[in-house]
Amino acid sequence: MIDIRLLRENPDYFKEGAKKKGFDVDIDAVLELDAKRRAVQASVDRRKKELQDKSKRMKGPLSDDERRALQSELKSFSRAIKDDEAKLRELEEELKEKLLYIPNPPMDDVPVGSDESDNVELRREGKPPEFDFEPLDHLDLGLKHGLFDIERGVKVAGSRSYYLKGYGLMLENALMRYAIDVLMERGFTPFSTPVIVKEDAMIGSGYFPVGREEAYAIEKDDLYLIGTSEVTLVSYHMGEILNEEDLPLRYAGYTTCFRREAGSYGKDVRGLYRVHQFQKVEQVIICRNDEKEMLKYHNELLSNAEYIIKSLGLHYRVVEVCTGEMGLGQVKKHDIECYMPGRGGFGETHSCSSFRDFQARRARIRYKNSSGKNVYPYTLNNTAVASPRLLIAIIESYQTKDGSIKIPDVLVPYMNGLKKI
RNA sequence: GGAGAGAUGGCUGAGUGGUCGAAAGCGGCGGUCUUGAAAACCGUUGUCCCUCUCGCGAGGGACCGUGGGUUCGAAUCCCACUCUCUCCGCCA
Repeated sequence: MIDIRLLRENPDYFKEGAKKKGFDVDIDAVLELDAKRRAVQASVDRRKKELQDKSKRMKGPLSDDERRALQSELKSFSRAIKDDEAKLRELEEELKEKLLYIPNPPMDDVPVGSDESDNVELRREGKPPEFDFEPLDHLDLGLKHGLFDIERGVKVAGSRSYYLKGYGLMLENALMRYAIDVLMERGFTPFSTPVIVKEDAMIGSGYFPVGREEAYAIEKDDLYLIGTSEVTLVSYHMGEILNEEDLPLRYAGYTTCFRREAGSYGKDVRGLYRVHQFQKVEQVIICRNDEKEMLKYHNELLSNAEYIIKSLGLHYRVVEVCTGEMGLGQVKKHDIECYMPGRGGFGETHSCSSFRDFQARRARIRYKNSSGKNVYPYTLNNTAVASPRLLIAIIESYQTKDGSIKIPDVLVPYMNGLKKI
């Protein structure tokens, strides 16, 4: 949610922001609605005061006739105010709904662009694996070692579904547990969270109403499956007033994630790259309302992820995401893409986003600052590890000539000492 | 799933038609006292919106789970919903 006051002061900033991000919204219509709402509110407030003052006379000494006359006068006055109050509520609802669609303008230094091709590669780290044999892709490797079963996944659950089994499951578990340990060491509190949530949590974290199509809905109960634990970690403090001295809050969520992948038919259909259900450890930071701090933590989230990938020995690149590829609320975003030999290129495994106060406003999370004012904190998040996507990069990169898969050193302890599959 | 109880400010908890944004206690903040701290005492302490003002601020409205209703007037009466708790049943 954007700040309506800022919108009033500087509509062009928001118009330009929406344009850069490629969202089509009618800012002027919102401003008009806002002006109307304020006018009606002023009038209602004034007449309510008048009604209250006149109502007080009912208590005083009056003759029966006077009382009856006053009562009927007030009755019609009260009715009229109620009508306008209903109108005011309608306007408020309408305005609130419209505001949910207005994008948070990106930071000024974000590269302007319309799609992936306009993203800017910042750096590459590590080295691509070299093979003196014909490497297999993760599908063949998985089949060979019985790490997963896609065919039966599809039989049971439909397209983009899979079973992980045997060492496939072990490896996923190892990866998750490793990421949690790294983050705990870095001051994050690990969470297992609900994966089925109310609409409020989806709106609060900015995934609804734009993006509604991406979520699985349990209509019977008005509940939704989360696509990331960012939803539940941000909503954790929904409606609360935090203590400034507790900030920044560092949370790590380990959950299953669900995505409908609507609108990506025919895209990445081979293997485990794009699936409806996956495991993820997500990092979330809630910090003070300060852009410098936000950027500092943005880099912290990025470097946590990079540390994990680097220690896994993977080749990757960091990409600054252009305006056209950003979501509604993000003001800055970096993707990390890991090298996947089977794709012959990089595939997105991590996404690091800063929101300023966009999510906090929606989720009504505040804290009292040093001058005693309630302000909205800033929120940020980044993937720590996501499986099976990261599994693809690992098993494809770590395959050896004899057909086995080496376990990355840092995961060996989590595999009970197993060094290769 | 069945039966019952309840939802009030940061927390506990009073309040059953106007003088209630709401007692009291706790907590928080400021002060007195003290070498310092504790204790004690005094004071202070909700959120949102609107209008005016460059600003400090001033004025007004709303908010007692949510939504509706009755009434000149609702925390208080009525209806619906949601949630929480207790007991029973079922269950990983």
